[in-house]
Parts: sequence; structure tokens; C-alpha cells
Amino acid sequence: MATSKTKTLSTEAPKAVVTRLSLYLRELQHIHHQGDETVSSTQLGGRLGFSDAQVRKDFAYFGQFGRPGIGYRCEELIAAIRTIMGADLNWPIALVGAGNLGRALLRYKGFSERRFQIVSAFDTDPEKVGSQIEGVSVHPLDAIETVAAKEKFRLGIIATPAESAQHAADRLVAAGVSGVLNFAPVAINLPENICTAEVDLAIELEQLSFAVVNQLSEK
Amino acid sequence: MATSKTKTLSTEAPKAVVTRLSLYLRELQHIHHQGDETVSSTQLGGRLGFSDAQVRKDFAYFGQFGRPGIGYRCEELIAAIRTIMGADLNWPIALVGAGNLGRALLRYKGFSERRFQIVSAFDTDPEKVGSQIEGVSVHPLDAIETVAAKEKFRLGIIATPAESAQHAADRLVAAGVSGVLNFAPVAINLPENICTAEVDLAIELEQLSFAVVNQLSEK
DNA sequence: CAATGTGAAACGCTTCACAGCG
DNA sequence: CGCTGTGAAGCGTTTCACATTG
Repeated sequence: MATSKTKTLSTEAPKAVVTRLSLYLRELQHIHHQGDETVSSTQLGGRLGFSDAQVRKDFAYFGQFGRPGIGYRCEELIAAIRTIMGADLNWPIALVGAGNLGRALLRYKGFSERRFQIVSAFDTDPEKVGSQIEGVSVHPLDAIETVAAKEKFRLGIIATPAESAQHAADRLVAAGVSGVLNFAPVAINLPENICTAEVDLAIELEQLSFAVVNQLSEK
Repeated sequence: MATSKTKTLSTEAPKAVVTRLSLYLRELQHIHHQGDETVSSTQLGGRLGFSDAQVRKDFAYFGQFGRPGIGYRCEELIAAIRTIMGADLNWPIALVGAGNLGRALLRYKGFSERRFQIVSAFDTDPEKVGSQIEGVSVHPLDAIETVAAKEKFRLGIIATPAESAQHAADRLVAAGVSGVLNFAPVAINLPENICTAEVDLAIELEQLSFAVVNQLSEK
């Protein structure tokens, strides 16, 4: 009875819960590294700007992880979230666009800790093709399907200019990826069965500046 | 009567609407560049993955911009959103952390188009301090208050490792910024009156991989 | 007694359906 | 007739309040 029971994940969790799960995981790892074995919903929520009730309800979707009077055991909860998130799988990734941002992503250390690895890079610029960055070689974009057969990447990152983003997306899909993370400042159109996430750096700043002007503090 | 009337923005718009406003703006600019003078809610929504009703309702919070039977005039709508978002102001920005990611942000062209400009960079690494990147000089982090007096930045970007992020945030606040965009993979604690936005690249991938595994297609 | 787990209430956002307009 | 603007209904999420537990 010392171990907690994880509900079947068939229990569809609300989308909003899943987005917070990653934040909980990250924060729990910091807390645990810092030496704490347990944490209460109030503490954890406080660090992330969520209410205690929300933290408890979020975890309750997946099972009973807490001990009344004590809180949650970090290790246990970390393991549970990692399982739920599938964070124990390895994810080889293809990068399209070896410009400023693409090169920074290739060098970024934070991915490997979470088992994401950029295994191949692609670009259309002949000057970039053939070079190596952090041990990853830059291939011509046209070669993506050939390389995909060998490297088996399932996710793709688009770090091209806006004009080339749709083409990059199409090539990635042709190469068989099932998810695309798009850093180009334009919406891309993909088949229904492909998952996408977008990060537009300028938009992040725009939202922030709006919040500042309108005195909306905190998140 | 040819011009539309913009409601006072005192009409507090839902947070969710504001996050979409930036996407509308970006997309309208693409559509307009592409030569179209008008766009319907169905077209615009289709490109972004929103319903037509949502698009109409979103704009209706700020006034009456559309013409029945025609749609929305791109120019008019672009101007209106820019006004609402305060996108006509200039935002000088301080960057803390001149590593991989920081340098990529300094070189990123997408900011200036939206009137964001990194005017000073800071780092604690003596090897980086004193160098110039894209015409921006890297100062010692301790000098931030002195530089702030001259450069008057109101926003700060944190692109440091997780361990240094809280300290970077504290220095930025001491230097008088009112908003912080945090790329470090850790939650930071700030005074109530400071706005924050977070972008964690690994978390974006984690969310994407979860969506792939759980067959959640599209957004 | 400090903390969880959880129904029920409250809230905010999205979708629906349709009147109204050019 | 195509498309907007908008109340009203519907839905998902958050907060509240409290019984429950080690």
C-alpha cells in the first residue's frame, strides 16, 4: 500500500491539465534536486502560480498520489507524470532551417535531458548544406525522405523564415513525422492527423507588452 | 461612415481573445501582402484553426469592423488590432544571457518588424562581457542598473541557464523593467506588478510528443 | 491538525442559431 | 444572398467548501 495506483490513462484528462503536467514535472524535479522529499499542493501551486485546489484536482485525474497531512512524495509523483507524459520514450527529431535559431536549437542542452534529440538538420542554402553543427550534419532539404528512412525521426522542428515554412512542413510530413513544432511566424497547414505546436517569439513579446500596458500583472 | 468605430478598450476583453489577437494580426498581414483587400471570418478562421463564429465574436469585443456580405477590410482590421495591442509603441529590451539562445535572439530579425529591439545584453561570463553581437554590446550583469538609466528598457528577456534565472530576474526588476520573458526552464518568482511570459522549448516538445502518442491531432 | 480528494457551485469561453444588413 | 453581430445555450475549467485521513 506504499505505492500509489495510477488510473488507466484512458480517463481522458482535460487538455488544460496536460499543459500543466509538464510544468509540475519540471518544478518537482527542481524541488527534489533541492533536497525536499515531499511537497504540498499549496507549495507546488505557489511556485507555479496555481491554486492548491487546482494542483490537487489535476493529480486526482490520474490517481491518488497524496498523503493527507503530508503532501506528495516527489519521486513518486515525478515517476507518475513521466509515465503519463510518455517522457520515458526517446524522440529523434529533424530540424529544418539551419539559420540563427536553428543552430541555437542544435546547441541547446535542455532537450537531451528530456530525451529529445535532433538527429538531422536540413536546409536549402548550399552554403549550409554539408556542414556539421554539434555533430549533426546539415543535409539538403530534398534529401529528407532518404535520411528519414535511416534516422526514423517522428517529430520535426521548423526554424525557417516564414516564406519557407509551409514547404518545410510539407517535406516533414512527406518524410513521415507525426508532429511539428513551428518557430516560423506564420500559420502552417497540415493534414488532420499531424500534431502541431507553434512558438512565435515576436508574439510572445507582443502579448507581454500588452499585459504591461494594461497593467495585467502575473500570468 | 467609411471608418469603423473602435470601442473604448476599457471593455475588458477576455484573456483568450487577446492571445488570438496577435495571431489574427500576423495572419492578416500575410493575407494583405498576398494581395487580398478583404477577408471573411470563415477564411481567416480557417487559416488559424478557429471557427467563423469565434473570429466574429473576438472582433466584436472591440467594435464593428465587418461589412455584411463582404467581410473585413484587412487594412482597417490590421490598424485596429495594432492600436488595441499597442503595437505602435517601441519597446527597447534588455537581454540577460549571451549564450546560444541569447545570441540567436540578438540576431533574430523578426523582432524589429514588430518594434521590439534588444538594446543591451548582459552576462556574468567575463569572456562574453565586452563583446559585441549585432551591434549590441554585452555588459556585466552587475552594471544593469547603470545601463538601464541610459537605455530605458521596459522589458527583459532571460536566456540564462536555469540556475541563474532567478538572479537574472531580480536584476531585471531592480533595473526597472515591467515585463519579463523567461526562456530558462524554471519558474521564476517576481513581484505582483511585474508581468511574465514563459517559453520552455523542451516543454513545447514534451506537449507535442504527448499529443502524438495520444493521437490528439491538430491544435 | 495539516493536508488530501471531491462533489457542487461558479465562472469563462465557445458554439449555436438566427435576425439584420448591404 | 453572403456574411456580420449577437443573445442564449452549451461546455470545459476553476474555485469553493468540507468530509476524510494518517
